[in-house]
Amino acid sequence: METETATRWLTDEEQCAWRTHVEVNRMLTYQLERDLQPFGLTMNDYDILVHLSETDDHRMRMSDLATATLQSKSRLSHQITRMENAGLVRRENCESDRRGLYTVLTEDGMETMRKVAPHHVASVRRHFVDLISPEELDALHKALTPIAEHLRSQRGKP
Amino acid sequence: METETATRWLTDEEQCAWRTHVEVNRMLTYQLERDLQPFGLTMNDYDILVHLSETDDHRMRMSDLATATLQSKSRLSHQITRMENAGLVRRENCESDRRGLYTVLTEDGMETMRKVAPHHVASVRRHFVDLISPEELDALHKALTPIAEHLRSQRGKP
DNA sequence: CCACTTTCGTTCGCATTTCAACTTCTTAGG
DNA sequence: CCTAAGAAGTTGAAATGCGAACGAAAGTGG
Repeated sequence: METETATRWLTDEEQCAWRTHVEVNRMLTYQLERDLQPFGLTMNDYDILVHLSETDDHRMRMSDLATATLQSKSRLSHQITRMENAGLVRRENCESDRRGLYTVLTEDGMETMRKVAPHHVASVRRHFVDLISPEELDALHKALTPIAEHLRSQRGKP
Repeated sequence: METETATRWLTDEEQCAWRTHVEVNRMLTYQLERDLQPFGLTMNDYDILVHLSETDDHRMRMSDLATATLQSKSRLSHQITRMENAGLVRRENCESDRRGLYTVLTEDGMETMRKVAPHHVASVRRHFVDLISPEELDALHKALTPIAEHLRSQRGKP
């Protein structure tokens, strides 16, 4: 009885596309991180600031923030401690659920966002958005959407 | 005198595409890493094995490997030490440049590759390649190519 | 009201990554 | 030849990251 199925290796085109994708991701991460360094922020810091600044009251529950930023609770906890020490955010108790905590953006954190955001956007443009046509960007988006959906549905499965 | 140029924020389409791209990268990395775990390998391990197995003599200079895998020398050095302890690779002196070292794939390492590669390819297919049409994949590739070129040219600049 | 299970967030132990020396060897200039 | 500059790798300590175990607080079913 045949249990082994012949491996469907990637075709040249597939392999090439795949490798480019991986390569772009790594180099892009590297560059964006690099461009944020002068401001003393990492992408992780920045991402958290963005999420917080986009809520009405500039606060988010730890769990939600962990989910939104795709990191473990443990990692987020450490991360928030660091950002708290840096004065960017502070923790605040949640009245309705006394197990819970809010991460709240401080005025300093908001100020940092206002200062850094333009540079980050410029960085994203310089290394990504402005390098391709709107049509290509759209094609990229369309291609990635089903993948994003699939991956979201996979999160935290066996 | 005006030194500030008004920030060109991302349009909705740009922002959406950008965020999807970032999100896909993070989730994809997570999934691939996850799928490799049962074999006791990380993506980093695997990537190194791939590079080595693709050279004729299954060996590469540390520096070249560091460049190829986009990591610092220090990181690679630690990484290779771990892989050496796991029996996947070994270090070998370089005769032409006595500062230099080769990382050489062991038979064990090669065997591991043969065993793991099919699963990894399946993983790449399941979470990426097979989720979109060849046309979309091609569009993706075409869109990413200029970005990859730009980023390569930026590596290690001021 | 009382167990039982689940959720929230932190902490601990351990692995990985970074950063800044440091050693050894090569190369270039005089 | 000799010295200074640079390149190849390593090292150790500090920062960061992850999974498991944990305590506290909610929710749930009898």
